[in-house]
Amino acid sequence: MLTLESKIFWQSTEEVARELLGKYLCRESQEGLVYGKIIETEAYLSEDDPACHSSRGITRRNTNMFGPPGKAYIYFIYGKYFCFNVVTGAEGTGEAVLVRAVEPIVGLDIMKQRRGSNLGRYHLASGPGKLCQAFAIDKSLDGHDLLEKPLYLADNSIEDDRMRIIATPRIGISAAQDKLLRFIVSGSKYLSRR
DNA sequence: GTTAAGATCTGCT
DNA sequence: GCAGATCTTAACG
Repeated sequence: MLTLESKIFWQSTEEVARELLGKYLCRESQEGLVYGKIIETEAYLSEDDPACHSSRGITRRNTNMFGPPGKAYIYFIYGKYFCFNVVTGAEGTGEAVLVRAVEPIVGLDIMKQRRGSNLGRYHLASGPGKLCQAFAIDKSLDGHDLLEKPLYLADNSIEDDRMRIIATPRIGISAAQDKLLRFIVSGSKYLSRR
């Protein structure tokens, strides 16, 4: 496992969203190490994208979205859940990639405990709220540098998997539903939806 | 101060 | 497949 190189973040947001597929999300804590493979992402843009939190300017919630790329943007939603984003674009731009689903690889017992019920592996991190529970991601990590412990992105240079990536409309939004900005590893059993 | 909506999930039908 | 939970956030007055 190698920590990602920071240059990965200096591409367009759509490219980063594609690039993150197949990479690893790692979380260290007192309970132990947990990680999994990212298999579903969504891009949120600053131009012509009313579904993006930054579309109406900078607010208390989205401040970190306007910060430098490679940091976390984490927010609370629906009274219960957190969503985890990777900030993209130069400082002041206001773009990000939402990580929607992860294939659990290591630490499944810890994830089950955090999720609070006896769930099978396909349901541990198959959605933005679920993966934040499984990885113990909350507001305290908002703005965290994603090349540093305890929450970081990594690559596995040994692995050679050919994945087919397809683009679909984003999930759960009411604006800009026509844009194909959701990227998934086709055929994965760990997606939030097909 | 008040209100409406939300990048969701779970449980029930 | 669908309704309800749940409460922060942001917009408005």
